[in-house]
Amino acid sequence: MHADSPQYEVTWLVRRLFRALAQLANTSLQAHGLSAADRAVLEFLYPDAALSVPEIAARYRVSRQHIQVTVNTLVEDGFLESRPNPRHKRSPLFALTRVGHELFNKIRAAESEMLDDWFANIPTHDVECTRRTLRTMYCQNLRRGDPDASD
Amino acid sequence: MHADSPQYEVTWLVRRLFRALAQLANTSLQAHGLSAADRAVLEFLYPDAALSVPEIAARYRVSRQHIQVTVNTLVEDGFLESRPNPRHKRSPLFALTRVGHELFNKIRAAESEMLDDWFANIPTHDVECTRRTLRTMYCQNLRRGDPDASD
DNA sequence: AAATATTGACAACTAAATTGTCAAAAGTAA
DNA sequence: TTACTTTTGACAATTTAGTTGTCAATATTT
Repeated sequence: MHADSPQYEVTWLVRRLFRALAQLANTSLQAHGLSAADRAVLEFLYPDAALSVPEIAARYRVSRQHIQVTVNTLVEDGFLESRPNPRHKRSPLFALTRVGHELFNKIRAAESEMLDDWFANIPTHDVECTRRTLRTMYCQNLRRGDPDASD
Repeated sequence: MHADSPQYEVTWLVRRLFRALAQLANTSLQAHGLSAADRAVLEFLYPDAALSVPEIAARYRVSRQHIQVTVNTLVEDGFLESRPNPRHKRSPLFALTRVGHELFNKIRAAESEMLDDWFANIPTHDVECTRRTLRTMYCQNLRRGDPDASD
């Protein structure tokens, strides 16, 4: 596997696992007619957050326009509903509807079966440590992330 | 962050980190005119492996045709060279040229500076544990991966 | 030798996301 | 309140990273 440093190998594994994970997730997502972006949006709003389109885009770190389309579709399909935004009259907040909430629960239930498989041979302690490590990496990166991302 | 289970959060973080990592890597990759797939191929061959196109595709778990194009380009650019394949007369093995080897070293050098940043606050022990965990997940998944992937 | 499978090449297509542009509306400052 | 600046939503074109389909040539298997 030629990784001189454990640090390097961690990043390599993140890349490999992402692909594997995506393929796995797609099976259950496609059954519901959802894309990965749809899923990410539901995830950001679950269980009861209310965010505007630009806010979701900033968290997902993708373009505002992309999330706009995704959110519009999810609203049409009845999984999201808009609410007035006290901070901005033209840019409503979006939150899960009851149906959207149920949908995401279903998705997670299906996925958790698969996850059990993946984590079957991994001690709880190691999972905790991995979570802590990845979370630290992620949060540090968030803070470093370009502060002037207007669009 | 609403992750009920640490297992779930690990997968969530893998997804988030992949994107962050890709954006970071792109900076240095674009400087060399390489795509993510180019980089992956170099990575699989580094430091001195010799694999055929179908073999690389199987490891990267993408279509044979996609890797074919990538490898052809890398050969044209002088980063890979073909060698006769003892196991298959029509499907040569590919390996890094000296230039390709140097290129990948350069890429890793640039990336390792960024990695130092990411891992600055993470104890060695935790990195090791994370590596072990992710590697276990990845290897298990490989073994499970569809055995009859003809194309 | 015949049947079967694999490989490389080419083409058309898809999914996920980016970038560019615009007008309308909102926020901000004079 | 009026003028300026920014943000937002909408639409379009493009890019990236890949898939799928097909074909002839060559290999491998029986």
